[in-house]
Amino acid sequence: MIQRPRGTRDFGPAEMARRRAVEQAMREACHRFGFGEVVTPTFEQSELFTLRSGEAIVDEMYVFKDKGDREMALRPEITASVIRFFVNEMSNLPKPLKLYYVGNCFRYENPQSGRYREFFQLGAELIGNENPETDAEVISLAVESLRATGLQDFNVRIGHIGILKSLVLEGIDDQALAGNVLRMIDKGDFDALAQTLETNGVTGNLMESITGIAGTKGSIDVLQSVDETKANEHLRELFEILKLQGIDDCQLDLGIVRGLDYYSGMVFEIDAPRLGAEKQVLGGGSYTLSELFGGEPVFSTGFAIGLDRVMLALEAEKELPEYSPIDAYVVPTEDAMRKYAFAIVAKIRAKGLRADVDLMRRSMSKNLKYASSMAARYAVIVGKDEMAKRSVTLRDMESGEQRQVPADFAADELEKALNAPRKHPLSSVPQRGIP
RNA sequence: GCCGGGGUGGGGUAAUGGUAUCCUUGGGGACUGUGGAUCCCCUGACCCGGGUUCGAUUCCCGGUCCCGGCCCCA
Repeated sequence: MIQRPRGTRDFGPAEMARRRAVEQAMREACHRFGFGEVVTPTFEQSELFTLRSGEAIVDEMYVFKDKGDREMALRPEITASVIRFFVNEMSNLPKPLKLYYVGNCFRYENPQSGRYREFFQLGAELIGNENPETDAEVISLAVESLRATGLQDFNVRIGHIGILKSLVLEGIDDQALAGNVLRMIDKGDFDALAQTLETNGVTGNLMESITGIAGTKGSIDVLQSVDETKANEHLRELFEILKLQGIDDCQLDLGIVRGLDYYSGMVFEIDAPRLGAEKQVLGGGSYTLSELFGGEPVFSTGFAIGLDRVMLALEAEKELPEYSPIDAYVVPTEDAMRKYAFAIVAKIRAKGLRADVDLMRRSMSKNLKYASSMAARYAVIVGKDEMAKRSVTLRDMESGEQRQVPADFAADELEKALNAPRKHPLSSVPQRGIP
């Protein structure tokens, strides 16, 4: 037996139906915001990712040399590819440029809850500006994408890298030391940070300022406790725009330190408290990556959603609906009726309904049992008596009610009967049986 | 990379130093148009490798995979 690679998963029909419905809900949110889909390669030159994130990430990537001796890597994320695409071929398009993507990513990590070696992300990048409106648009899309899936329990935290960054760069002349300090803040290692500042003779109350800012959390009002800066004004405007769009429960968190290396302005994270250790479902912020890849400096803001974690969070929140791959199952009562069953199923399928027919040459009772186990909404019974009148029997598998209808109108009748209103994107999602 | 807990048919389980229980699913039959029931039959498992032993699914070691946590999280 060949084992599935560590940290990867197989998805059966029931689970895929759920995943696709969630993905579709997010895609539609992107479309409502005017974002267009892009698809980039699953593998890229390793350099694309090391340029963005540093050489150290090679240890956490699937890297390999291709037959032309080129250093390649399975993508560990998709933002870098999108920006490469932008720099290479889309830099002259009118701004702002609104792009989104969905795809699988790979990281060589130790799997645990909500963490896999192959995982799925949906993300968006808004390229063109760094003003609060841009950030608001992206955060708004992030929140709406999650809401569209039906997820309810999640927290939005928004911060700004610029505040800590400028504080450190102003307080420390030595560039290398400043870089180290930023990395230590990134790691949250304040003990080591205090020690480093002391041994390097950094004067004043820089340490206090840093811990003060990193600990600034709560409503936007707590900004008053921080010295007035351009970043403060930016955040105030951002929160105001979000509020006007009905997004008023965001928390300010200046301690967010997402990859200080390349995020330059606003940063934000969303987590689902019902998940375990890996509860962050989304992360994003504004950055200026394009220069790194040889393009003009252009501001962008983006985010990536962990699709797998959203699925886990949804499962933790509510029961998922039953899965049914078919609307109607056509049952011949005897062998002589089998050929007519095919004619009937073809008509139903032509209507756009999901229909199936007995291929196993089973008895009628076994077929009804099968239809039941598939959670088919209707059985279409094709029998001798019915055919004599050019009709079939529609059996509601839930109620057991039956009625005869002309064979030529069976598909129309089914369509009418099945045309129930859909309340929620997930309520139409079938799931059952097959894992 | 580190720590803890686990691997018995497709799924869920029981017992055991002498190769295995039960449930479920799947296939078939009785059943000759509502049996979606009931009854019967069948397929199908001890994660891999080494060690101890007359004999290992069971005990020991290593590996691997799963679950959870740490680190990390672009």
